[in-house]
Amino acid sequence: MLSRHSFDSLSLREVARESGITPTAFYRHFDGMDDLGLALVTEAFGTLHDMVRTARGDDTLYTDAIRRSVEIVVQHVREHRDPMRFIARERFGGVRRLRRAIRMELELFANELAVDLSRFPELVGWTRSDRQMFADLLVETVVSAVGRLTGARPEEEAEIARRIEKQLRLIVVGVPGWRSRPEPPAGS
Amino acid sequence: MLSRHSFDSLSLREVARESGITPTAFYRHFDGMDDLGLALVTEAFGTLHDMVRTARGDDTLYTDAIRRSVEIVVQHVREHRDPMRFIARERFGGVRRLRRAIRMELELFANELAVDLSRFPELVGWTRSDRQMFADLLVETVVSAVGRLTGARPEEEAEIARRIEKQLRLIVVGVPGWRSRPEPPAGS
DNA sequence: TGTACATCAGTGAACGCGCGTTCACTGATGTAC
DNA sequence: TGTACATCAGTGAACGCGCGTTCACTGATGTAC
Repeated sequence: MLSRHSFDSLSLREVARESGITPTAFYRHFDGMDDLGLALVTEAFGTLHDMVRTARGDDTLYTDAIRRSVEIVVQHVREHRDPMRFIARERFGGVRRLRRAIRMELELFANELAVDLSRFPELVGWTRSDRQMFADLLVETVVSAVGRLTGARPEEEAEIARRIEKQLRLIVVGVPGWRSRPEPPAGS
Repeated sequence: MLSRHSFDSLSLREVARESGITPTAFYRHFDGMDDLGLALVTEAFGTLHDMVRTARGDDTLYTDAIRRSVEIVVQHVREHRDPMRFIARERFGGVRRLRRAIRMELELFANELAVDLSRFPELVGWTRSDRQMFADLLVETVVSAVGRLTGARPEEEAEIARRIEKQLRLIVVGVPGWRSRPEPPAGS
């Protein structure tokens, strides 16, 4: 249902109807639509965390990190199109609580990634804030691509994947050349 | 109205009420909500094109391009918060025609930017497809930041601006090191 | 092994309400001669 | 300068419909003794 409409415009009765139960029975499972929305966020990020756990156990990740990461993400979108679209769509969507919940989860994600990145020798001299900024840029770029992927026809998929791989590679090429400027003193 | 809800969930009667006219009078101006949505896209991108035209006439842009560009974007979001939020929100939103219209406009934008970028000496050897990919990454990064800006409280604004400036600078640092790989032959 | 009771997912009817769209109509403004 | 007519933005009533939520109720499954 969420492939055609935003969560905001979905009615409780529509959801119940699609699930094959009466509107009254809906209340046995959720307090209302708000509650359902938050459950969907939790579920969607659940599958994402699974993905990361799988990726961590993947030895080929270290020899060709970018290509392999993009492959994993594309594969994940293919297998979990609906939850991924939900995240991309509601991230800036119309329901405040969902936006906030998704933003929080994405921040957690970027934080984890920032920690993972510390192991790369090119990043040892970086400030924590710069590593955070870097992780953030990677997450942001991937989430945008996921948004485009979930809306794309199958034959466009490969092209999007190729482009995002290039973009990530371009970002990473800049890493050795990066010199942090000192943060401006607080209050200035 | 669009600050609290997605366009998809807005009713024609709500819009009429807010405009101080009867639902019937709404039809004097638009065929229906679809039509209004497309008009909003056109209007929102109209102000964006104004912004770019202004920026092109700005001499300081060439001495400190990134800092100045971010300043212009942040200022623009401050002065046109509603149209910018509309774009960020509906880009992956629930109404297909709006999504498509916004995607088209953003592609036009990236194309223009790719042309502008050709003048930078660091980019002369690049293939057209790589320049496109690069322009795309910049647009994508800025649009994501605009989405966050429109949802942020005023005191978070400076922090977001600082981060996006760093991110753009990191991307640009990679430019001299970029070596395009040959495109795989068609059909492979 | 039986029995009594609690829990749980579900039903169906009912409520008042806001919805998109249609209809015939109004009154002000613009235009042709 | 008048007059006739067209255009235009608007009104208000009406239609059938789907909405969220409430209520009292059902029947199957689980649990304590």
